[in-house]
Amino acid sequence: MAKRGEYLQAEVLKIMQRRAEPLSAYGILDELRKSDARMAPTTVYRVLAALKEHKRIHRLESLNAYVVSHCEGEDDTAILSICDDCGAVEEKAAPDLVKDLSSMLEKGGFSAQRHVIEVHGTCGACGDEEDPT
Amino acid sequence: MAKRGEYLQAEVLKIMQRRAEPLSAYGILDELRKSDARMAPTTVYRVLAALKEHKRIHRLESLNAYVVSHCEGEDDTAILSICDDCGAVEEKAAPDLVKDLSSMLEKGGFSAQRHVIEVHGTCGACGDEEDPT
DNA sequence: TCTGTGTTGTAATGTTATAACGTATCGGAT
DNA sequence: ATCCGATACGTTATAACATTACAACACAGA
Repeated sequence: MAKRGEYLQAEVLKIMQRRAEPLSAYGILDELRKSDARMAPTTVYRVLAALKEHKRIHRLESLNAYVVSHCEGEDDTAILSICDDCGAVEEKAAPDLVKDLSSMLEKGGFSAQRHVIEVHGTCGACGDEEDPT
Repeated sequence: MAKRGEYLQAEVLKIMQRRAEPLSAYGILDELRKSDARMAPTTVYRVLAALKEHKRIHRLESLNAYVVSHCEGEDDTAILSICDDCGAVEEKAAPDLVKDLSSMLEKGGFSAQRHVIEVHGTCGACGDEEDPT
């Protein structure tokens, strides 16, 4: 059944790309159930794990949700900015900043392996809609 | 009933301080149930929200868990290093790094409000126990 | 006292994630 | 061709995390 997996991975990516906003695992599940009512959470989580492994998606730890990855391969640590207003997520690479962070912790004897950097705020588009109420 | 809230906050802080490792909301709930079997999740979450409000604790977004806060007041954004081996969490302030991060995103029109910076890895103590297997 | 406001208690429910176990498929060794 | 082992997949159940909804109460000010 190796085919199913690849098919599902593609399917999930399509679902995620249709929306710019992050989608929860169960949101994806709901979409998948439209074509296969028996789809189970476990299956979705397996697909997400595989996609994450291949760096095709990011998990937003602070939202328990997922977004498709761009800029892949450039740098392993993505900085994710999350608009709390419209939900849009942008991805940036900043190797120097990550390096600074790692070396700062290194001084305390800590060996960094995985960085979670998520910034919540307001995106340009939402900030522009000044609401002078 | 205002007293109960303060009592519980102190109680929860004591529980969290007894262990250096992060504790989940339900872990705290289990502890509290030892003295009050009827304790409910809602109550725990209310206490955690209050403690967070007063910056007495941090939430670890990548673990869905909580740790007591040190270095309070110095800077509003804490950088949390998490040892995946022993669970120990350290807290650092790095205003410059956070400022760099914010201004980088600012260039893209993004206005940062809340930073989540969590680094997983191995702490000094665990790194020293070299395992030459 | 009455009443509005905020806090607490309680039950129920919603959401996110994993465990446990069985089955199907495929590639290679015999 | 058949057996075997590895891996992916399906299914059910359950664990873990978090919130909603509303009733009961306490207290300040009219």
